[in-house]
Amino acid sequence: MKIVIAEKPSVGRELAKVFGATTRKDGYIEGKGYSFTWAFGHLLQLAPPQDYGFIGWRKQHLPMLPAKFKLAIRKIKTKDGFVEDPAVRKQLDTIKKLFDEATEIIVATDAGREGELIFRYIYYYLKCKKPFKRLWISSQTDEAIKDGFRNLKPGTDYDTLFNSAHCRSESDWLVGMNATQALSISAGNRTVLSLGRVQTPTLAMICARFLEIKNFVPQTYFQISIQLIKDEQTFKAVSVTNYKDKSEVEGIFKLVEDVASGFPTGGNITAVEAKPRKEPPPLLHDLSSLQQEANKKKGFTADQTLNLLQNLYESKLVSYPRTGSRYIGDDVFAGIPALIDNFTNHAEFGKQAKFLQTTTLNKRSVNAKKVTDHHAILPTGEEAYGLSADKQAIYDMVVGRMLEAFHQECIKEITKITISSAATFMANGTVIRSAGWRSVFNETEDDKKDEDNISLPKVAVGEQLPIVEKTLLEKQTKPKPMYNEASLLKALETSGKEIEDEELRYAMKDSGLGTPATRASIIETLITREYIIREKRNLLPTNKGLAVYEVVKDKQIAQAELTGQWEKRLEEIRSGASVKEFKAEIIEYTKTITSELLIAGTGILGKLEERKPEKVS
DNA sequence: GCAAGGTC
Repeated sequence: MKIVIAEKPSVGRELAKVFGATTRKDGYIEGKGYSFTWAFGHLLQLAPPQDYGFIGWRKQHLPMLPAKFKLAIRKIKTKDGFVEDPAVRKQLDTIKKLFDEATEIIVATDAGREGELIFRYIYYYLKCKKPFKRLWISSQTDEAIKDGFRNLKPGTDYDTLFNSAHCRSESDWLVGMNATQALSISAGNRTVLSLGRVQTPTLAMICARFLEIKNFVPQTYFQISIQLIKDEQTFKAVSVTNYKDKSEVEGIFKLVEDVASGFPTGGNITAVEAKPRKEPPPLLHDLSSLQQEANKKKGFTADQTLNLLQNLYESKLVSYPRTGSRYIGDDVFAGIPALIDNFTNHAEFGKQAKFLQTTTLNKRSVNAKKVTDHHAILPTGEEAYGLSADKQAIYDMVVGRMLEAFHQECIKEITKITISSAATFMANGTVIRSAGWRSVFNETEDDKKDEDNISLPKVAVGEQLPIVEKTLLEKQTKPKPMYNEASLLKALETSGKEIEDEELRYAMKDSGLGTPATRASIIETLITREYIIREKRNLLPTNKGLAVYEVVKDKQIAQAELTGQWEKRLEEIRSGASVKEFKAEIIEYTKTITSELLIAGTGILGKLEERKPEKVS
């Protein structure tokens, strides 16, 4: 019997289906000489400190450096504390039985670093010695699966990938467990002060933004706004210069030739620029972009969106949700026209689905090279009925985005009119000539103000138009906004660097903080630790969070770059570099951060009250 | 009691 092991049940079932294996057993599917089984993500984790004899949180245990790490069955939290997850225990027993009977083991966990680790931890935990082969595919279509099985690789080809995964795992344990205990112990051991490679830089970003806003000193500046009239249509223009000096702007303001002041000569049109702008459709959704949209449109937290999506996935209504790719391959694209046919009767989008049947589909989201473990989120085409309002909302975002992504460009006409009258003024107008993909949700750009979406009258250079009204505007510079879940998720994708360009940001995703599957839980962890709170839609630090930030802000553990440095080394290990050297460096760093925190933590004893920080005026 | 990673 050949045993195939997948990362999750959905993939195991899919593989069985392609082979025509249909006998459903408890925890696997049998047929055609194969058994298809699966894990549920990581079944095993590195054992906690107490399993190495580090009982209680004590300074003399630090730094904890196990000579050899142990694996333990994944735990779940119950009212009696943490216990082995019985479902995991049972599945491991099933896998063990199958491995014992196996003539051949085929590894079909996801094609990536963690997928490799999920299998290897099971394999070593069960002390299995049989050789194994690796299925390496990035698309789950029948053809891709069959092709993958014809080209199975020797399991040992992925030993270096396992090494890099193993290093990632143990390094996170060493740094996280030791730093957490060191800070908690030195701060009096009254509360858990957790630290980690991902959570601490995330906390640092939230705290730094909060303090930046709190310390922001607004600057006053002035603008002049005028209303002009042409063919009975009035339109607004604003001075190009922001004036800092009040008497200067008042002097200029008087000279603006408006009708009411008795100077009706008005404004001279000095330039008119009108050009079309093409806006390509947005890319399909990955988990993070969908979490951001759901947070903006519905106020859902990242965690809520993930749960709703998981639910839709389990009901077979959407494809795998924890994807970091916003692309599909050509094989999946081949099925898109048929998929769109399923939505021609959709209450909201039916008309656009019908339209797409008549036109060439946009292929911006089609790029097999940018599909990693999983492709972008798509509806499956199964009929959806009786969904809760929240689930329906998420489902519609998936369907709507699919229709947008394959739709036509939106063509706008951008008009800029330059006017001279004591100062230089500019009027901006945008007219949508062809809505294209924007007709799906029928929305204008969400970040831009409505007043920019106005049409301007036809004017020509040299014309003089009456100015019917002028206003002196006193304005203040504004700080950046507080992070909310949407902006934090976006910032995590690029480790806090602000990159507006969608494609460039996408290219940086490998150096982001956390992964699509873990970002929601990072936010929840910071809330559980009472480091941050949700206030309306914003994420604000507590005094406890700020106190921890003060202690660690200049240390490596609070820098997003730490992940980037690790990733570089892990990639070298994957291509064959020595593991020893990296491990030695991590142990050195563990010793350093532990001793630093044992000293620095004593200073925050009095600052841990869990009330909110004072309001920012 | 504690990390980050994956998923029911």
